[in-house]
Amino acid sequence: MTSDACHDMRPENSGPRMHGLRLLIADDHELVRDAIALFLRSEGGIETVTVGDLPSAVQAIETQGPFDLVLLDVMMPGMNGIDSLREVLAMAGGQRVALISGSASAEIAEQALALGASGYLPKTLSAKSLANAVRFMAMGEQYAPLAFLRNARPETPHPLAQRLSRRELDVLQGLTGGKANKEIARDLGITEPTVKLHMKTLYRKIGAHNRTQAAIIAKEEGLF
Amino acid sequence: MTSDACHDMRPENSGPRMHGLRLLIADDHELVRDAIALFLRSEGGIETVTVGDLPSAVQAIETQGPFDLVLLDVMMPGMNGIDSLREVLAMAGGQRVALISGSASAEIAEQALALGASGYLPKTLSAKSLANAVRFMAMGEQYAPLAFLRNARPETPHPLAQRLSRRELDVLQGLTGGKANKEIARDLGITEPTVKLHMKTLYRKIGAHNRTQAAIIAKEEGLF
DNA sequence: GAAGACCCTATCCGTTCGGACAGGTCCGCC
DNA sequence: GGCGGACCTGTCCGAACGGATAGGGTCTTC
Repeated sequence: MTSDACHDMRPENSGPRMHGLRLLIADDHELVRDAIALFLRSEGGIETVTVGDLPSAVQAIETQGPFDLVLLDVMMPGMNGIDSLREVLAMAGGQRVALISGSASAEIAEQALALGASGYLPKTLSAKSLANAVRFMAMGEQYAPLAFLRNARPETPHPLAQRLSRRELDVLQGLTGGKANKEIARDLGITEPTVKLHMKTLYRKIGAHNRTQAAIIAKEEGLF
Repeated sequence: MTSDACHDMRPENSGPRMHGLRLLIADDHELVRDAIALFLRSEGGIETVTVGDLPSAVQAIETQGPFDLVLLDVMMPGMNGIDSLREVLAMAGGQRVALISGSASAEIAEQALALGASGYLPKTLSAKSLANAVRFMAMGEQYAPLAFLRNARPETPHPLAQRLSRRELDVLQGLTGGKANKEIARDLGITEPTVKLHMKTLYRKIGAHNRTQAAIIAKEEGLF
């Protein structure tokens, strides 16, 4: 996680009238904190205040007045993911709050954005992109790495389909089509008792108690 | 796995300097074109070249050298949605291309971004947000209105749920939980025959022949 | 060759479903 | 008032389902 320092970024894009931007960074990794602060300070004229846990962040917001943007690490002392975010958002008044996270979870990102967070920044972001994002959010826009949000969608690693035999999958497919055992048997060229047998075993394998549950599970798993 | 967090993307074209940013706008609505150009020129020192159809855009790219960003309207003479975008992206070399659209379609936006477009701008965007987005994209980032992408997902205008009565929906919800009629009856505080009755009528309403089909349909419709 | 999978078939039994009766109460609306 | 709709309850019956049990077969693997 301790990425090499990157200082040799050219300050080529001094933001448009970005003088006097004040930023609060709350992260328990001092290295991360300093890297962001250093880069932003040298790169645009962005003032940063850094703290290491949530209570300090709260205190900083109260005493050091409103910030243009508050960056919160999802995982740090006192921080409890989405709940704490909600808290800070309520407390911060008009201030903009964004999350930083080492572990990139699309679910949390979406929840955060839905709650009104200004953005979600994975730490895999380059310093340059991060600086861009900070300015962007300070202007009132919402930011999140798009590729990240998009790619998290079609994630279907079929953890469950692997445990079913070929025939059981056939039967399950017929089931998700809403077919009766007799129909499935006819379609597969086997007899009804056999279908029932496969049903029973696949219920056990996927943890269903009846055919409807099995169908729902299969659907939710993205199968068929 | 994320060892280095800083990949300095030095653009092969003219770097993203804020002064002297050159932008190509291709849109058949002159009013829209001029509004964007005017606002960007007065607001940040952004030069704009405007054209009204795709062939002109292609010609402008070839003759007037590389732009920092190309904005293409999805619907304009010569433009064929995603296909034309692919074409322009291939032709434009390192240039950044983004789409503008009057009709906000999340699918097209996602396709465009996946293809490597720099962004997707609905015309419902405020001029201010648009200016921000243009600068942001010129810096090499990807932009799309997040609320737009997110909200397009859970878009369930309940075309089907409207036709079911309150109680039928209750029963259907129990059904999608994989429950038996008896359980549903207990949970709702009614008797089993009543549950069966609701089942029968809701089958008819949604076009299912048995409970499994009904559950599948409800799931696919995004209900519950 | 034995062990263990996956596949198929069959019978039996109790439960559940699906559908069809035939009632009843509310409520809003013409 | 009559009428329709949503809601509830009940009985009946044939069909389907869920599970247990007891066989048969073919493979691969040890």
